[in-house]
Amino acid sequence: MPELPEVETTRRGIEPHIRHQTINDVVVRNHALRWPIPKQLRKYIRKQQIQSVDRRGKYLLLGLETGTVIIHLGMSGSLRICTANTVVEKHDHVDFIFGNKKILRLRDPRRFGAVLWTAKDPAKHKLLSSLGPEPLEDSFNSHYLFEHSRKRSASIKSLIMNSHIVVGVGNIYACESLFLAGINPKRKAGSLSPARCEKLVSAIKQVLAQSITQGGTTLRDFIRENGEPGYFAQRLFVYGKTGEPCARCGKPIKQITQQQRSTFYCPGCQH
DNA sequence: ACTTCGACCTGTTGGC
DNA sequence: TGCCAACAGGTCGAAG
Repeated sequence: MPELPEVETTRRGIEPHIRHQTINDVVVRNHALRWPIPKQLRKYIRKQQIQSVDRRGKYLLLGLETGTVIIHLGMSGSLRICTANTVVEKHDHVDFIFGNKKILRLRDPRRFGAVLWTAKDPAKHKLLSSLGPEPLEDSFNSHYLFEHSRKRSASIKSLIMNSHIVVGVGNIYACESLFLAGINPKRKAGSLSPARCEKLVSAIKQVLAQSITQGGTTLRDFIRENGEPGYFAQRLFVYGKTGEPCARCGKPIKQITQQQRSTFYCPGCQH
């Protein structure tokens, strides 16, 4: 479910509620996420204050006094700010209960998400240490993309969805960025000119930044910390638009499969 | 070093 | 209306 804009929307939503708060208790109802939630999580983090709420790629990082809670929302995860009265539903796996009585509640029906603990610098954690640059930072630029796409036979779509190349670009925003840049998702990454790398980098930054301002994309179950959906779905040009006329050239949007994922693009304006 | 593919899960949808 | 295959916003790790 959540790509970078949804995770960033969640981060911004929860930060004011939990930063500087003390974790009074932790309730884990189901440990079986993608990796087991550490048995000792409660012991590690209870009575500690949240010092920071950061994001690296699609990972949320809760900085405590002695380490960091690493949270990933997988395909179907969401975090909400609740109170003690909020009804616990079927897939509500974890509660972080704070001194101000607020509860940060993780829901994840498919359980592809993760809640992990690290006592060291989180950037050195195995899952984070080999991630590529943040797409909205200057280190992700056309020169970088050009250099890292040389001699790559994989499609440009799979390259920009590769978190070791650049983080945060999932299926929706890969499709939308390639549409804006006029690039066919099947094109071999190594065949992009410097100019087209520049176009693509700009498109990725634009799409992600605009989606963040809309609170992300809600297709089915993404919700913000306050239970509201994101509104970027109204700004999508190709994702989920199979058969509909392209907004630019009128040709029907095509749907294909790449790397076992659906790709949507306009055969008229993407080459 | 790179690419592809299976695996992990539950819930919803679309075609018959 | 009901059944069931196909599919859904991710990504690791094994195999080629």
